[in-house]
Amino acid sequence: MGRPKNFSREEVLEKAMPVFWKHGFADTSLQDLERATGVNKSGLYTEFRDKEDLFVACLRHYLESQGKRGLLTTEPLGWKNVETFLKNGPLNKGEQQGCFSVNSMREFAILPDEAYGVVTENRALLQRLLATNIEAERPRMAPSAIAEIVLSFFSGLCIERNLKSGKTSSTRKIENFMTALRSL
Amino acid sequence: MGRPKNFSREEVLEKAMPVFWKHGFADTSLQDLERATGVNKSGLYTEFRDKEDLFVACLRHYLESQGKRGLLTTEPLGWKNVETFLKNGPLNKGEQQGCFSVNSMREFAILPDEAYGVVTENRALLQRLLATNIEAERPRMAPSAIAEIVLSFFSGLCIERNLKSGKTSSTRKIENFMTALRSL
DNA sequence: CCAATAAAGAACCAAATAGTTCAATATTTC
DNA sequence: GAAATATTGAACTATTTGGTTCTTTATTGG
Repeated sequence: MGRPKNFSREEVLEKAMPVFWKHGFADTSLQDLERATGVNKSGLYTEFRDKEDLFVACLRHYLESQGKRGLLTTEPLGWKNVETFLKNGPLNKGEQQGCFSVNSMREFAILPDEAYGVVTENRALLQRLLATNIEAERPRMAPSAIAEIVLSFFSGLCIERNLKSGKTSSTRKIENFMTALRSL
Repeated sequence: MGRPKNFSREEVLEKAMPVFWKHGFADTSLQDLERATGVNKSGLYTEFRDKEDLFVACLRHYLESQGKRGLLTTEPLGWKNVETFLKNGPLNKGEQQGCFSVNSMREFAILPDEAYGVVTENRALLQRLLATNIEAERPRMAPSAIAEIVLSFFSGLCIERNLKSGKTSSTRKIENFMTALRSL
């Protein structure tokens, strides 16, 4: 039956993702990707059409894995979920910082249209999830309006991860923000 | 006395800035900069050390021109200034979108250390200005804490400018956010 | 062993990259 | 016109880029 593959698409994505995550699209070379994945250039080209294709695949993979964390679907729905989302949403493990998706927004000008679609779809989903959680708390202001604010604040937190600032200060800031929300 | 220069450092910065603003550092080539400024490569190299040097100079120039707008120093200080800052801070004229400074945060990994310093210094200044305006309104929560929140929200607004979304929805969002702030 | 499949690696390509140097040319003041 | 300065354009490195193709070498099932 022929020689079996010794790398899976998943493995490649898992290893390529952090590179794009940290360096973005323009500043990531094929050599970087070879090094990171341990897969030869020819191997990458048999699995993916080109660099753009691989990038979008990584982005999709990232968003799926984020969705699986279920930060906004844990029962009971409410402010607590929103707070957890803000605190633990933007990862900070080692090299990659902030949110891969938010980071990518800066590069839309040079990214394939597909990337734009993937990101906006996910943002729409996030906003629905946020609104559902907020609705459970019966605030006076419209839940979707509050959800919009939360998403912008979240986006801000994500890019601020590129700054070297303590986690404690970020946590305190989020808690203050939540105080404001709960009064709505 | 010799031939006088027919381009000033200022003019070059004014024309090079939008290019970096839109495309970032990695995706801007010297050719792009030649085209945009109308100044020959050799000319650019007599005025600036290298691409990094020119980038940082553009960033400085941007922040100075932003400061001159005085959005946060108009009397009387207060919520109104904060609202104006959020609404009119991130520019949207033509190609360049959002805030050049916030955009740059995504690229710190490949930018000279100087860029990091310039950005963080300016953020510290912004936060002081915000806090002063907030203090004038005598809120219950600490003004500096509120200022932190505003700055994060602002950063979020900036990168969201990379999305094609109506200005009206952004205005409404800001107004809702201000409602929340005023209750603090 | 044989057929089938996969991977590795090398050898390419054309284009673009940042960066440097230098001679030619232009424009000013005196 | 002469001296001083500015600007341009060309020539030139050396490296990297994304992308392609082909041969060689593994590794499997039957």
